[in-house]
Amino acid sequence: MPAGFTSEDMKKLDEVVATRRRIKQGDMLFGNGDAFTSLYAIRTGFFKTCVSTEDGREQVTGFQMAGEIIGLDGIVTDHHSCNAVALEDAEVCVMPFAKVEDLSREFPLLQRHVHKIMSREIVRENSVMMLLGNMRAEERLAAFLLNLVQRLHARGFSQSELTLRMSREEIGSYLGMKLETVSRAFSKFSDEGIIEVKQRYVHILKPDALKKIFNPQTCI
Amino acid sequence: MPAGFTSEDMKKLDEVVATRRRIKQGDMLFGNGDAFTSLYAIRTGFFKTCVSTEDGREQVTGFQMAGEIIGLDGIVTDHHSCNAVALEDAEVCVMPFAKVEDLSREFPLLQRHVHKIMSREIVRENSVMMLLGNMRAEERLAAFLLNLVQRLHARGFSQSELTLRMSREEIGSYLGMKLETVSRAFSKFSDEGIIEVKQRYVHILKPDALKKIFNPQTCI
DNA sequence: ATCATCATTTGATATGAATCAAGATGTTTT
DNA sequence: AAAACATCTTGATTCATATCAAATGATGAT
Repeated sequence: MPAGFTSEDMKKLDEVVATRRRIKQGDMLFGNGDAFTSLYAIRTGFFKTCVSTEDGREQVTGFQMAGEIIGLDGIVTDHHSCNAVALEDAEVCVMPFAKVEDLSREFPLLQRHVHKIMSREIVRENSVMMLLGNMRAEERLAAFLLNLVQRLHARGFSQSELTLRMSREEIGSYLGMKLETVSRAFSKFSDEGIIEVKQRYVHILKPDALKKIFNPQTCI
Repeated sequence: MPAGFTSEDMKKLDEVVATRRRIKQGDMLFGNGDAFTSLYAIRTGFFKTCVSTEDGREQVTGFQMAGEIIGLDGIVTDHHSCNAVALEDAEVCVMPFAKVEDLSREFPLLQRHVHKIMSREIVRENSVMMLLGNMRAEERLAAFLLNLVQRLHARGFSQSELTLRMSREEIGSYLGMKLETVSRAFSKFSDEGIIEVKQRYVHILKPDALKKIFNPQTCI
């Protein structure tokens, strides 16, 4: 939440995030077809969002961590069009969207904030399209790992070590490749001494080498 | 614009779309890095939006037609992160975003409308991710054609005939495949009598066959 | 009208990732 | 602790699409 509010403002704003909800690992926060009522701000834990076709194919559309907002997909039709599943025990703030809209009209800073969150999601999805449309398996995985540590680092975690919350299959679904291909790319990076992998633990030894794989141009 | 406004309201709302701008075929409405000031409502013409990497790879992120809004990518950083190029001579309404926000606070219906537009774009990109991550070349092209005619039909055009505004290469970029593969998929559909193609003119002879390719389950 | 340029189609071949399959490692249950 | 199950790794093979190449068809310029 941005700065620039009086304590009286804050009291009103706090109201919108008054309700909390705990979600156990593997449980759904909301699912495709559910009525949309609220946005959710992740307080703790880790989520994936995914869409699926009638014939059962699933596409992970994102991984979300503390501080990020999920549920924006529900606004347009008043129903969610994806599933949000907790990849570890989680807690979210339930933000009734009607309240968010009411307060947005009262507080321009909040209004701007909401717009930026939605725009950020659009821009993120644009870059995932670039990933899926133009890049090869190893480039995708490099980009994925760099993005994850960067976000974790912004939250005070290490910029070189991380524990993946998702399976190889979920990574593959997000990156448009099969789990075997994900595994092979991990092994290749490991063989080359770029990372150290032990199941879901990953240690990035040569971040620049990863960046070079992701984008050969920027690191000549 | 949704209904439910008095004529006095409408006068205020008209103000936001007072400015128009013409863009010639091939010209950019806005480009990556440009300062963000406005959203654009397409009045006439046809656009593509695309992102590109430093090493020159380009990904078309969408094709937009009359009645659709472009520029949402610029909100989050105050700078655009993609290029919007006119694929035919076009005219847009320039909607200064500051004005949109001001009026959104005054008119809840407008506020809701803006939120829905952004949410719709997020949901659209989710389904493009599904396309790119999970589907094969012919499924992608079938989905693309069905989506295009459906949008054109909603605007009063034929639901079976269309003239593509984009090249095979641009279609390929959007769908994550090479122009030769796009061409072969067109030829295959044509050989099977599903469509008739002559350069950029496409006549859909068997829409159900296309739907079946796109999603084998729904049309048993 | 002719030439030059660009877009599209089609064929032959190469290649990256999928698929199939088995084994290894790790986790949970009994 | 052993058994059952899920996840991950690795190898062999197949397949869809990319790449390379050439011909055809459209479009614009002189």
